[in-house]
Amino acid sequence: MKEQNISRATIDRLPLYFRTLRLAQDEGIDIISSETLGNRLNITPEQIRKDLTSFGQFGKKGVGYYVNELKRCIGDILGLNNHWNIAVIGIGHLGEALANYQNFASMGFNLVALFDTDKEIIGRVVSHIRVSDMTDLKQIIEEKNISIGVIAVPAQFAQAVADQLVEAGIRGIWNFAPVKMDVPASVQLVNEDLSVGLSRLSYFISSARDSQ
Amino acid sequence: MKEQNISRATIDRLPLYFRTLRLAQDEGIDIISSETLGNRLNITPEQIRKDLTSFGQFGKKGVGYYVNELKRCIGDILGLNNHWNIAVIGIGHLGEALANYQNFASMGFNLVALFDTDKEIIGRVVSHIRVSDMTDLKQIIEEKNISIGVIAVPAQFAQAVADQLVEAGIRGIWNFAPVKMDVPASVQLVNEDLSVGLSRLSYFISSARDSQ
DNA sequence: TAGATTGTTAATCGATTAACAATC
DNA sequence: TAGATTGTTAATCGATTAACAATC
Repeated sequence: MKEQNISRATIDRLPLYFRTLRLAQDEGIDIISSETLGNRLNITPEQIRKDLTSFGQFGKKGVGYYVNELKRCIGDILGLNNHWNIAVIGIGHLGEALANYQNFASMGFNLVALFDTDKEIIGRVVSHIRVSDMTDLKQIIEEKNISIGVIAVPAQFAQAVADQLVEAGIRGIWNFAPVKMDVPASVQLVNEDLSVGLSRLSYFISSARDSQ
Repeated sequence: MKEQNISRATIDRLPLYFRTLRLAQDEGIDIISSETLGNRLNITPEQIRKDLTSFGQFGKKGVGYYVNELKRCIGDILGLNNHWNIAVIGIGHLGEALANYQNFASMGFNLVALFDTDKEIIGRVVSHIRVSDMTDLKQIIEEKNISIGVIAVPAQFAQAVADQLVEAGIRGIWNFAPVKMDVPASVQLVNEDLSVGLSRLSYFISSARDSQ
């Protein structure tokens, strides 16, 4: 791995390659060309080759890429092979949906804890895991070696939850609350803002009507 | 509105401005500068001004932007003021969470229908709406003038659902299934791929460890 | 008028696309 | 060897940043 100036756009395409390679594995495909991979994703083969060579040489000229090997390499790059332990904080509708999200496991993430502050919710079992009290957050995060916290609480509580996660020594935060959060640079933060995608859709529908 | 070569990055920042302006309204702020707005979002004031001027002149030199007016203008640009009717297809955990997602309404979207194929789920009431049978999709979409379909079904059924939505005359699809979908160019498609954000987080956590 | 802040042009930076040599 | 496909360099395209004139 060279790892120098990798663009975010490249990083964001890697999970798409990873998933497509997994599907190719399931189909019993051993070797895949950048062209075939590109066709399956609507990405140009040049783009794929460029993305991959930022991390090393994974292909065989005149042949293509070995599916198993490339998938393993991309998993290594993305850190999926670390099998991070994750926790979901806020077991409302969204938190419950995330806790039940099957794709986590298929990407190598282990959901190991759920948290809430509501006495009605604490103790419930969701996705085979008992919901814990937020007051036990730090202890459980340390005990279970949890690296990633998923914030699914209402916006007004999100920063406080982030602060507690940071205090508990979390490595990364996946934030679904529509707020700008402040965390130390040592903690990675990814915001998942659902209103952006829906607004983009609204915009394009509106301008499609305009231009007709 | 000039509307020429607006970048997707610009479009994706508009909902952030919109939300921040709404919060500013709630705080009773009448006028806001690009600098203040930028501080609240970690976006440079130059970027904000550049984004806005691709659509027109909304500010007053030496003064700033009128919060109410700018919010209304951005709502117009994004088409939020059209108050699109939307439907969620697939009322599993994720579909239910999306149906209950409060931020829809605050952005002007009206959830008016839910669909599933499972007899156990059809007839249930989620977020004050009765779940309909998929076989009634076309009829209900026409009757209720639904413009946006939210796909929250398992990956293997997503394309078939998209086809039905297209057939029913939908204008836009917000797809949560992790598959590449094919729809006619006249139908807008936005993919919401949760594995991308989580993978990005994993990548940055992994490389943070590497570089320490 | 002086201070503040927008709107806009120019400069820089970064990402994608195209072309092709290397090589399996 | 001929055909196929990668890896890499160069060219293009697009987005962000910087600078500043316009003006409230």
